[in-house]
Amino acid sequence: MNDTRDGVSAYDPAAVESKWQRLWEERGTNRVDLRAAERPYYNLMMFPYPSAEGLHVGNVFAFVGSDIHGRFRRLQGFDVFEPLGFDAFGIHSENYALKINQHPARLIPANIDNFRKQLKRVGLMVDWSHELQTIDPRYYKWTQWVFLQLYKAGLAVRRKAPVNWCPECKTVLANEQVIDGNCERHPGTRVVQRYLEQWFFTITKYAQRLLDNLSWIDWSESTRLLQINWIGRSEGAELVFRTSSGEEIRVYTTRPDTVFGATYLVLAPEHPLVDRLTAPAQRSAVDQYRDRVSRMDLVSRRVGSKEKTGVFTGAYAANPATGEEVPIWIADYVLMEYGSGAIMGVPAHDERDFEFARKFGLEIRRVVVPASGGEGELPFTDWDGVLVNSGAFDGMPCREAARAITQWLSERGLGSFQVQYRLHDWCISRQRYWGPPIPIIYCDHCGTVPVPEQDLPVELPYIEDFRPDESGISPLARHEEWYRVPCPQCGQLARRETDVSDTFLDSAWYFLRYPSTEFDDRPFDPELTRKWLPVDTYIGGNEHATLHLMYSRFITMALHDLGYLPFEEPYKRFRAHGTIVKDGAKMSKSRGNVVVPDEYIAKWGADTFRMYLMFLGPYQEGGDFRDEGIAGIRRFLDKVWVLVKNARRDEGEIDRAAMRKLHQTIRKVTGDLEELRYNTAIAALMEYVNTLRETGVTAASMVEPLIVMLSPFAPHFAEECWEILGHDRSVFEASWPKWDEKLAEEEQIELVIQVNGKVRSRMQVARGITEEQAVQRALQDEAVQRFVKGRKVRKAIFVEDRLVNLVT
RNA sequence: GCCCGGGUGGCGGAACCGGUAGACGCAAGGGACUUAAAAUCCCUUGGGGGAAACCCCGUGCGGGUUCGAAUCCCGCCCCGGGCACCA
Repeated sequence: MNDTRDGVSAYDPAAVESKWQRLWEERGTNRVDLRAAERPYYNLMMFPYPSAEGLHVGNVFAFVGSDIHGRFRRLQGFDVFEPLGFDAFGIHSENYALKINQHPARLIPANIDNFRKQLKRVGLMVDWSHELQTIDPRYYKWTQWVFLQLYKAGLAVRRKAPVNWCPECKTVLANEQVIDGNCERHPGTRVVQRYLEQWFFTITKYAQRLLDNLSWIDWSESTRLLQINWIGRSEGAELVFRTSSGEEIRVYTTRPDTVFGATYLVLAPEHPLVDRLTAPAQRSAVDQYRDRVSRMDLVSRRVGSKEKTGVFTGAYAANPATGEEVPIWIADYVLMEYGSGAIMGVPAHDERDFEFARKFGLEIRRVVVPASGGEGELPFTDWDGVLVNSGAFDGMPCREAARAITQWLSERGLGSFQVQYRLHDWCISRQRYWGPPIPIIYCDHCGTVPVPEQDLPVELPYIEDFRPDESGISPLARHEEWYRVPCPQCGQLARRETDVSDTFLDSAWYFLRYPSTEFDDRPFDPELTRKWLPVDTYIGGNEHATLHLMYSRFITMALHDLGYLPFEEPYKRFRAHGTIVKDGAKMSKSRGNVVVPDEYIAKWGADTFRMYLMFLGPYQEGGDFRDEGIAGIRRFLDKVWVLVKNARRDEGEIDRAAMRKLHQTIRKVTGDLEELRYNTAIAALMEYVNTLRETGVTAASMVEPLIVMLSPFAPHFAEECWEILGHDRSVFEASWPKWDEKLAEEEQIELVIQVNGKVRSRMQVARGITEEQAVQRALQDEAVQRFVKGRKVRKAIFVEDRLVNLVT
């Protein structure tokens, strides 16, 4: 039963895998000497958040794809550093701990241990001696250090900002925790908007650089586009509308060409000028409206396509182009965070303004007609138009007019060219417990004082009751002996900042730490950093395209500018992997279609599981997980096993076709691995195995390259095969096979013969046949003659070694 | 609404720059081995017509460019993802 038909002992994944995992550990196969390495290659995968549910197939898919890349590079002769760690702070961990009534300080380490155990079973080439955990004070000491560097550089600022507040949880929620205006944990509870003092990193100062560098970094196109859209650069003008009382209202517009059609202004309800502008008669209506808006949560306020609301302030300002007085309104469709928090209403040429003007009976004045002639229905928002009712600018195309009008107004001090970004500053404050405390002390005498670097880390105290309470202040504030602290400057009693920082800060610099995990006196060793960074290849999901990847680019740029890093982009090459679905649907607990990796690894072995995941679709697109398919991979490995067991050293003459296939396979697999096309690489290996079986080739020299090429996918299996083939060192110390272009060449090729573009025949010809010969032979072909019949061949198209097309 | 990605056999998916559509695998059917089954091995497998040689049709839909289109262009439909009152 344990024997195959060929009489060799069967492949037993469990035995092979535990054996090699043990040996790798004993021999330190996956460890790299970071100082001595000659060809450093930093292969990074996005570190996991260790949830209580354990490792997910999505994680395994991502890690295996990255691991294959690392192993491939190693076989190509690089010293590959492949570290892994755990991203274990944050609101998800904390909420889960609350839910099951456990303390995160006990729960999370247990989850990490479980995760590590699961990860080790997958057989990754991870150097575990450099593991890091974001919850480790040895790590977050340096997260706090990063904060202090940004603070000193003026990139960390404190200001009031609106946040989502759940009255039931008595705490702040992230935008994604607000579902239809309600708290995700309390479906019946409306979330409200509150203003709180928050710490921000001013990432917007780097917006243009973050955008510019995207033009040259080697990243997945999909990820680059997500970042470009997220940064959201737009070009336009800031125009000034003056009130008779002399107030200046600045509005940002991308369409300065339509300023002659601006018949009203709208300010955000929170706009600082509203108080001063509002006329006595409108005071109560304005106050009421502002009050109503402030009670809404941030998310539902931003949900579009709802009915427009707003009130008139009773004030007027002069349109800078026409000089006419236009009414000033406030409305919640104008956002304080974008532009100047005020807009000019051009109802004839803007969808939203049109809707607003119609509802409130404001004047709609056309100033653009379509360039193609005719009137065009209002609102007409195309750029492809010509100005009318615009004084001296009548007849000018929109693009040109936008420049000319801005220029004209700027000469009169009423406007300027302006660039805007959608990107907003990064709020890093969390009124929560489970995170690194922000290292700031508030002193009544000295003001805001950064914690001196030698006092780091500011340890997160163990608090049994970390629940938010009635006070609505971070739980850390209740811990008196921690909260009350002498001021580092004057020594008098002061207070600690009680907010902790966002988890995205933990992960914004972790790749800098891996090579330097052994040091407690520096965040990252300069010499090791110069040698190993930036990261050579980073692989992860596009769900982190805008936040994590943007933040880590920003932190890297900031640290570069402060002189800590010799580079400003953290990841030389980034590739986004796809997602695994099951039965065409995303895996989720509610659908009950979650695939738990452990069961499959137990049943089929890690190698078969790894390979199956890589085979089910293109790595960068993802694929559909089906139970039936996995057997095919196991059958394939069994076939390879038999080839290895039957391999012979006394080789003799080797079949020409098999040799050709070998070289074609090496060429194909090498190219596919460079581009992470794992599914087609596996298919090529299968074809090669089929060829060896069909030709009956048993030469060890024909099997060995197969094992090397297979080893990134099925590392334990390959090690075992390599040993059976008589090697006493790891297959990962072998080198990647090379192909000989001449041996890969087919000498006989099949030439397709078409008549009028339809395939009518094929013929075996020598490679490199000339056009003349090919046409000559094609004309003699019986099938061709039938289709050409009496007609004259007007023209022949010849594609070398591919086809001849006869046109009649 | 805007910006991406995708739509190919019964299924997952191949097909480089416009040049043999369906590689590889799964499933299914038939056969060999077996007392029998499993495993393994061999064969068949896009649809239609035909005894066969062969022929016709076929890559979401409708047009177009081209000797030739899954691939390029125009207009739609559907699925997945991102952004979304961003002025």
